[in-house]
Amino acid sequence: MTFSYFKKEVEEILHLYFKDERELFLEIPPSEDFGELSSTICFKVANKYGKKPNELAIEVKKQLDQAIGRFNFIKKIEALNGYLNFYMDVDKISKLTLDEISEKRQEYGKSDIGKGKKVLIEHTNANPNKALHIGHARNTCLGDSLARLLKFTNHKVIVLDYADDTGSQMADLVLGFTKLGLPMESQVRFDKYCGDQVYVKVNSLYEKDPSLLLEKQKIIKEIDTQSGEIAKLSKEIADRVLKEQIKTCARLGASFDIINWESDVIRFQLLKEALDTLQKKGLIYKETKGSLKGCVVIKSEIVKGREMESDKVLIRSDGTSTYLAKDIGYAFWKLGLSNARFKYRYRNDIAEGLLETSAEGVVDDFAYGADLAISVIDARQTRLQDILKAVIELAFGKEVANKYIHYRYEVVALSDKAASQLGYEADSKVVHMSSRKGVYFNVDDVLDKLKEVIRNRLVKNQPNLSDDEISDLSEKIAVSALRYALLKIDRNKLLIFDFDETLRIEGDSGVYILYTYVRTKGILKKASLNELSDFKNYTLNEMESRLIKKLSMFGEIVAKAASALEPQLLLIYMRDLCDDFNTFYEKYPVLTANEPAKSFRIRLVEAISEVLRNSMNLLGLKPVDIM
RNA sequence: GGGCCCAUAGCUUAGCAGGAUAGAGCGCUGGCCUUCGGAGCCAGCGACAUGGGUUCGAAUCCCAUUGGGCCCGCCA
Repeated sequence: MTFSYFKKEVEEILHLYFKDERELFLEIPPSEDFGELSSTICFKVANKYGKKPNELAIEVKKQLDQAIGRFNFIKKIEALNGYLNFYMDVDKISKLTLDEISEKRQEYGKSDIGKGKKVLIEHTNANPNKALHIGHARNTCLGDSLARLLKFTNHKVIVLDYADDTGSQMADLVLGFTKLGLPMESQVRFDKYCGDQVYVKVNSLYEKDPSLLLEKQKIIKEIDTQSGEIAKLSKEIADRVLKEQIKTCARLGASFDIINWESDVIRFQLLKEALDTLQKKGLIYKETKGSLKGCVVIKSEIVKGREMESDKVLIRSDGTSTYLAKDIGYAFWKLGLSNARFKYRYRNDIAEGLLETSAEGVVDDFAYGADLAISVIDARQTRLQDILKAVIELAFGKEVANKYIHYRYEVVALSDKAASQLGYEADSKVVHMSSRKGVYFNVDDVLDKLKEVIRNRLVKNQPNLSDDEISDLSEKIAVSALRYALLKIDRNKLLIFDFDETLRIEGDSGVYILYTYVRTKGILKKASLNELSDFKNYTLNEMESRLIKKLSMFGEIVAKAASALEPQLLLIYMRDLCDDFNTFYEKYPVLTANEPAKSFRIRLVEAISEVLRNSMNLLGLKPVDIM
């Protein structure tokens, strides 16, 4: 946080000259040669002052130089080609920074930007008919990292999983277990069994025997009415699969507070409430003619940019509701716009303190009515999400609609090489995963494979460790590698998965981050932290200054990543910090240095270690002490 | 046909509310183990899709073109 002291001073001193300018155009310069902060204000306002930018800069510098003595952390001001460059007194900042870090430790970097804000974060949301694949994992890692960041910045965060226990994919499984007589029990995990074997098998049979599709329709109806043995079986399957999915999330380090079952959106009248509201506002109506006769629809022309599309069906002619309709009811609940409430009960059998919606539960309002509702959903659903948001805006205004965030990300696809590893011969460079066709990588399988590679390395490097220790370490390293790989790529970009390419254990990777952290731990283990000498008069070298500056900015980076909802910003910061530390490590000895350098460097390494650990925790990477 | 997203070295990418020399990793070439852990470091090669526009200044903003992905169902 100490960087902000410097920044405040720079703003203050600049205002001495530019009394009436609100924007100071401060930025972090591309090189240390230009100081720690620079302002381009002279370019912007030169005209107003009737001068050329550089003339103005020189004049400003001259005047501000007279005031510089009153400021603690500004060492020097420079006017260069129109820029005003401000140099931080790193020597003064360094002790403050190190003290703050060693005092706050795992609290270092926290801020209050979220104080009093209730935020719902919904992620994963996989259909409960299969094991999670790496596409879901991107969703889970983004959502979980957001949750960690927002908690750290003092938001009141509630994490949700929205599970569709009614969709047609459930009918496929029920069909497989009843009509086709497939066994419910298997040697492999239930989610994997359902997805890899039952679901794929049933879908392949539809082509050969179309009469099965009629059976499927019957099952869908029965599930939809939520009564009878078929519906009960469907729910049982969904429950068992979801339980396994949540285990996979836990393995990735992600946990939930609430499971909201999609069928309960209807059961607890969330849908009805929303439809009533939309009815009253005249936003929906029942179609009386044409191809949508008998459906309750929303006019496409009310949604900007969607004028050319057909109207959207909310209630089908047979009275059942579409996904969009339920999502509207659900969104109204999230934002506190509904009179209906879910009832909840505990599911401690899945995770301690986890709640699920249930007819046997009780009303609990702790998640109802959020200040911000973030739904992590892939980009293919942008259209529906836009309609949903437009509906909220039409019904309640822009301000309310802005509380609803479709946190979009592009899907994970497979490289042709990865696809061929699954026995799928690709005719293009990119192959989209398909649960139906069995073209996907399960998260647990990928982690296991990665873990094996890491284990082999560990056995070689750490011959003295027990099997349990090796196993524990390789698990942590594997999870960190996967999370890093999934968070590293900009969420607007298609992530092309390739085992060798994506899950590197060398270079720019999660493993590199852990390795760097281990290096800091290695030094600290050998250092005697109690016998440090005074380094008040120590003058930092270039690498040390850089590191101190980086450390002093951590809080700002965290706050920025949280408010921009971009965990990737923190990831890049963390990697940069590792790069700088490794350069420092190769160049300067710590334990064998002379005093006071030695004492200073030990404290510096300790601080780097703390900040790296905090960064890793915020991104769900798992720090280890040896590897 | 309409809409959304993407385009930076051979490959994977960072930088994008305009700002100084476009930063990494993989690969390739050549170095660094008597030195705190070589899953590391150092050096070299190598990039802003194309064409316009706005601006003192454009990888960044705007328009067009090209190429790639996605979406447009009484599926979710």
